[in-house]
Amino acid sequence: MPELPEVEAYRRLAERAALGRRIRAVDAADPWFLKGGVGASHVEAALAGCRLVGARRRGKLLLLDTDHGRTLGLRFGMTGRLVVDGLAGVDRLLYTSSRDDPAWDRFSLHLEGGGHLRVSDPRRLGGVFLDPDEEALGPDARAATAGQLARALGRSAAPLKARLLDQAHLAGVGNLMADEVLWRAGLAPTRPAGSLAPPELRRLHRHLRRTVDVLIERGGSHLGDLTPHRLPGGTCPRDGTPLQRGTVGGRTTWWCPSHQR
DNA sequence: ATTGTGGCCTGCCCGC
DNA sequence: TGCGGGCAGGCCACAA
Repeated sequence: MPELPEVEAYRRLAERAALGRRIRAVDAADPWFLKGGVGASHVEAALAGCRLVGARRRGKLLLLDTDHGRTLGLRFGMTGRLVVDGLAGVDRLLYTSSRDDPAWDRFSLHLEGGGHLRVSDPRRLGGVFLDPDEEALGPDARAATAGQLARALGRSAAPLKARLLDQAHLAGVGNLMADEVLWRAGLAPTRPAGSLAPPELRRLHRHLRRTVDVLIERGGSHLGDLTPHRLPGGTCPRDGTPLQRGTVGGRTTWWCPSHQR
């Protein structure tokens, strides 16, 4: 599903294929997809005629800047894809169809030259924002320093995994990546977030950075070393211990009870 | 503020 | 072969 690695792939696609082009028209085909109380006509008026001049990302939020100063924010939920001129940002998403049904197009920009930038989202869990509040998100998980990670965890009594998933404190980590990072770092997802000793915090920071980079390179949040084993009967690929399954932070969680402490 | 829960969305998969 | 129930999780509203 679209976590940080997928959205980074979308960002690179937008940068490569859409930057510098002018928006001829806007098709907000699904009004429900527009968030923040803006209507289709407002979005069209704000974007039509603008040139795309920047493709940024904060966490799972893709930010497309225009030369008129307005910024388009795209969120992909768990099944959203970015497609530019028929080219998809990623080949495959877990938990969703690999088909590209036109009925799933929720929002699109008609670009000069005849192509389109569009969001295809079967489950409609994503959304479109105009000038989104970027500061409502915590620091990006790829760029966060050790100090920022420590501040994101704070003295919280919430489970470590819940805090990593909280986009207001740290932006970009989703369910699969949280399990992967904690598995690599050898930390139990149920640990109180504020209970990490300094060496554990450094370890978590190191593995967070490394995991994000690896998954971006592999091209998806589901391409971790733990992911293939997150199923009934799965065992830890490091030590062979049967994996534990539970709900942590409201999400299905798999971890190794032996080496994750 | 913090923490937890339920609901939204809908394609897909499994068991009958 | 078709059908219905459960499942997936990012995000938000809401409660305590």
